Amino acid sequence: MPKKEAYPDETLRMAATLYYTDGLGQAEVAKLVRVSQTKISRLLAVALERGIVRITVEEYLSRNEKLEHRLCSRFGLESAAVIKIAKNAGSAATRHALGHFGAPFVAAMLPVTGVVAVGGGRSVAEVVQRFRRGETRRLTVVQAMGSIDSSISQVDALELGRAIVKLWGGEFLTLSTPAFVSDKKTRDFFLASDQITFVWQHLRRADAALVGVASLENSVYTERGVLTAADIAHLRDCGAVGEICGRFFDARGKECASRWRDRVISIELDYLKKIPHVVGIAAGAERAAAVAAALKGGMVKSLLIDESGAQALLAG
Amino acid sequence: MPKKEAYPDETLRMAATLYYTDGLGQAEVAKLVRVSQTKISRLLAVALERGIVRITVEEYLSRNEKLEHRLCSRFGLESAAVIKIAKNAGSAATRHALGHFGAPFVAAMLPVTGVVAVGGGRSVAEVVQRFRRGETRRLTVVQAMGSIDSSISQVDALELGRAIVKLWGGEFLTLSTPAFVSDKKTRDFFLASDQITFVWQHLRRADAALVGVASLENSVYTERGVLTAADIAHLRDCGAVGEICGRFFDARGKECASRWRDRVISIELDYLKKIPHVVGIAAGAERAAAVAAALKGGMVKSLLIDESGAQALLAG
DNA sequence: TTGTAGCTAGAATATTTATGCGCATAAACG
DNA sequence: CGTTTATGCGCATAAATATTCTAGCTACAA
Repeated sequence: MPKKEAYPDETLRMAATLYYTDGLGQAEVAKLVRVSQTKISRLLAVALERGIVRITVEEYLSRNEKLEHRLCSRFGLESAAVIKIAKNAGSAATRHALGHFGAPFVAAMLPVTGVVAVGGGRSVAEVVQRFRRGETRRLTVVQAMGSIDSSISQVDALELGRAIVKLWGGEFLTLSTPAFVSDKKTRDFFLASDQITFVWQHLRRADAALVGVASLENSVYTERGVLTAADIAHLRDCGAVGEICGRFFDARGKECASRWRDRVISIELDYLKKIPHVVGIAAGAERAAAVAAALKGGMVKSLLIDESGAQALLAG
Repeated sequence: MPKKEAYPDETLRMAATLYYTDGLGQAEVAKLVRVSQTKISRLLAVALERGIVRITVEEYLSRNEKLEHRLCSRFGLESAAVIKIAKNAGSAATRHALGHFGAPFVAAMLPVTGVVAVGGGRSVAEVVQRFRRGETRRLTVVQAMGSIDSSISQVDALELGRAIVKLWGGEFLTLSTPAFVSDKKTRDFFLASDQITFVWQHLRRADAALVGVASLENSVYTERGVLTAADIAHLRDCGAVGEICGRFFDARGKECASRWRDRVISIELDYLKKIPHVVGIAAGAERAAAVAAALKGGMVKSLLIDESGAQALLAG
């Protein structure tokens, strides 16, 4: 059944010419075309679709490929994306831009089918929120760490995994636990539960992982008040320079024997090291040491980072 | 001295890509570029100017060249512009569109230097209002007819001449009389004045003229109440089928001996016939007979007309 | 004919974009 | 250098554009 062509190309050309070439407003165009302004708005959209109007933009290269190559060869990375960020961007703005421009890279790094472990964090959230609906994937997304505090937010792994599955299809395995519990006993109690055992099995054989790499100072835990200044000091005493999924590691990339180690419910760093494709996300130069350690420890195999972060990493 | 480049092309490319390609709003782009929405708006304008963004529209042919050729050969016209008009356009809308699309044609027909006689009328006004500032011309614009009634409006030759000179430069000679006076005596009194004698001399040696061609029914005189239904009937009895500059003519293009003939202050049709380039403007099929007569009489040498008018003219 | 589903148009309204304005900083001038 | 004159920024707000919503229309079936 031939769909009726709503408006002839000639009308579209007329409206588009009056609007774009002659520079009239839609209301003026409407008078000449003898329809409402509403319709002109829709007509112009159709003209764009049909290719009667073409808008081309000189390509903007959001990634610094030179730095990417240097990172890959220096640290033996599988792949890297170094995103250019506006000079005066603060840390929230950096994450925002990193998410926007980095999302396609990360989406390409994740498999179309298989098991994917997903951690939480602000940068990770910015990326995940910008994934686009592409071909449907057959993923088993697994929550790689518990929720940061009792009020679930957009940056929790729980929400991020849910979002991925909603967009790309597949199955989502949840932990339903906090990230940190009061003591080892409680942690072991959780770990012994059927649900968590089940999830843990999947984490161990994950094909890929998506995690944020944080420094001690500027992490979501301090922001949310889960960790105090004293806690940070303690961790630093233990040699910690960075954190992934609530687990703290030293400059060599080894997990620190801090008092938090037995209270966290998240993928173990040793598991993470065995996952073939681990995409780490880090925003900001102040994370360079943490990223360096994570790379040394082999926790991260691909990296999404901002330009100043990459520079600091190469300089350090 | 090289003018400082306000923003680097890279920033412009970034903003333009985010806006046009990625489809973000200016407010969202602003967050990523780290400037205000205001600035994004201005940046995008610059990007368009610099050619970083290019918008191309398939050409719209506003003129029906086939009908133009037929008109020229059939009536021996110097040139013709036949403007396509939206189907459901009323007479005001037709004039409006005729003016928009016809203005470039008329502007091209008028000389860059020399004497130009200008009549009044709604269609003429629509055209003149859309003249664009091009190279400066050295015109002597001459008001070819008096003002239609006491309250000068945008369609009076007085205003139109003024507008042309303001836009293109040159000198404007005004009549400062009404189009119609109460009797022959008054008319002769006006004609004897120095100012009018002066203007008349210029009209006689005009290089070009721009006039509207009207029918009896639908003219600005009836609209403004200068002519009553009875007047129209009288004129028709005298054989009038059309009007130019307040002068009525019959189907052969000869001025009618109506009781208005001696009361009008405007260029005589016999003068008009001697002007080398006379551009006539007519909107609407109901004017076809008037236009045909004007062409037969040789008052009009070039024609701007709408499509349905042209069709009626060729059919008649 | 009359009812009804699916569209389409335009009026009302929400959202987005452009612009006038004053302030702050930078360039030009004395 | 101090003063004056420009330039550029973003806020507030006006203007323009997109979207929502409702009514009317067409086509088709009963």
